[in-house]
Amino acid sequence: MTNSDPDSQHEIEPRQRLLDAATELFAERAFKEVSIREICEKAGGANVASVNYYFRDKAGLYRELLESMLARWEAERERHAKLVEGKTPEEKLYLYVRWFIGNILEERADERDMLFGRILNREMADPSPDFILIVQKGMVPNWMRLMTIVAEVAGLAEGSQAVLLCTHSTMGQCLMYGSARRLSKYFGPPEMQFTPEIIDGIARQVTQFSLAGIRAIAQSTRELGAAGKAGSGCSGTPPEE
Amino acid sequence: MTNSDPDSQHEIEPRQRLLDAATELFAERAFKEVSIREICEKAGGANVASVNYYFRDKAGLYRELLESMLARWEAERERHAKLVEGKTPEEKLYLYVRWFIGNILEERADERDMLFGRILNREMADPSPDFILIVQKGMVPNWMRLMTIVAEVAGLAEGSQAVLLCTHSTMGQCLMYGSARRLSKYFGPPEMQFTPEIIDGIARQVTQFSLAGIRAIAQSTRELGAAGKAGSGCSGTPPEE
DNA sequence: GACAATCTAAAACAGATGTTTTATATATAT
DNA sequence: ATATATATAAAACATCTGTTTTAGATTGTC
Repeated sequence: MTNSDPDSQHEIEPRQRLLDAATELFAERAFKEVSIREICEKAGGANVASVNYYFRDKAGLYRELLESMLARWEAERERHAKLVEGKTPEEKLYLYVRWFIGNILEERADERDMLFGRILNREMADPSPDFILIVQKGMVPNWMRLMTIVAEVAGLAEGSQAVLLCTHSTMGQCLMYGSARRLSKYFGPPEMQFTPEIIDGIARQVTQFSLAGIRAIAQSTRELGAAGKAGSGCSGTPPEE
Repeated sequence: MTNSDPDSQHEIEPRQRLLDAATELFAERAFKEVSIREICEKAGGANVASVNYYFRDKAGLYRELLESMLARWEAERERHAKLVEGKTPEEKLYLYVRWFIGNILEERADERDMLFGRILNREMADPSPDFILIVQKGMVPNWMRLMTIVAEVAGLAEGSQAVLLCTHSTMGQCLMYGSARRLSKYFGPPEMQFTPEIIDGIARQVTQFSLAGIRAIAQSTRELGAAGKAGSGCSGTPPEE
């Protein structure tokens, strides 16, 4: 901590520099796609052996990076959950969707801390050996939070099949727009920008779409539930309305 | 074509054997993750140099495999489009969703031709150098077909922003359940089976959810359209209902 | 100042990958 | 039958990967 240089740019601990460089790279590309040499170069020309020195091996670096990232995300998730308390279920749904999509899409050039959404999204596409960790500490709690909100909107029990499927459908839309960033260079206009306003619009669309979807499923579930059948199979009626 | 051996298993042209083996492997793992040596071994112990002999290089093999696959899929897409003609928009939506999800999830042990859905889904997660080809000849026409159906359901013009976004939302759900296969080994019960009945249920759920979503968006779009504002930004109202 | 622990640097290593070369069969045509 | 094109096989090659080794520098402490 004897770091008081004016031009401190180059004076941060190399260990941290490696972690920072790796975080940015792993947010864009999969574990296997990023080489140690590339990380070291991005970390200001560190030696290739330094990763092994500080983190034992490449997997150790990734693991440590993941764990601090997951911890920070847990805090951020709880912060946002608190922030949403007391709102109506509909508002909660919008705020959740906006928050989640924002975590994947939003450009935060300055905050390197805020890349967990990207890493999570990328891991969904192309899982690393540590994917189980990410599922347990990252995806599942996140999914549960959405499920709670969906259950509120639907007015159904949190564990019910209908709520589970509605959660999947809502999450699916979020992840779809999440992938849009990775894929935008192939699809749409080149250099597409995801400004906060664009993301607002996407979140509103997804929310409105999902609200209607959830209510429709909830209603038909209640109608079916009024008869004898419990939630064994899949809810939903064939296409004839 | 002098191939009339009784035990023909081993007597197919090695070129085709390589294509077949590669197809199965690339349906599960990305281009970079599958090695030439692995393909050759699966193709009944072909020589490692045979890929370069027949296809110039690994990329050539993949390319050829992709092109025949895309051609077959185009045929299959048109077949299904014909099959759906004359149905109601709601039925069309269900049949499309069922068809598309089925192409990704369904187990077709015998038909190696029918793996394009998997390859497409995998490419979405982890694009190869030929991804642009897949987008143009595979994804876009497929997306357009869904968009046409969504426009019918919504009763809106095919090019409108609302229809575009609803198409994304519907497609997002399909792709989400598509990923479920790749990710099921981490998430749910081990060795989860996607039987036709399960897929039916998923497709019904997605259809019902999307129908309600599309109608909600369509209605609020029409209401907004009744005022002066044309479809510039994003449709959808803030969460207060 | 000397010693030890810590850190950095360069090179070497082992494994895997795609590709090329070389050699040798096998068929086909003249 | 001989020559030419085609097909197979094994080995060698070049490159990239993560890792280890070896040596050298830096730092802190007695």
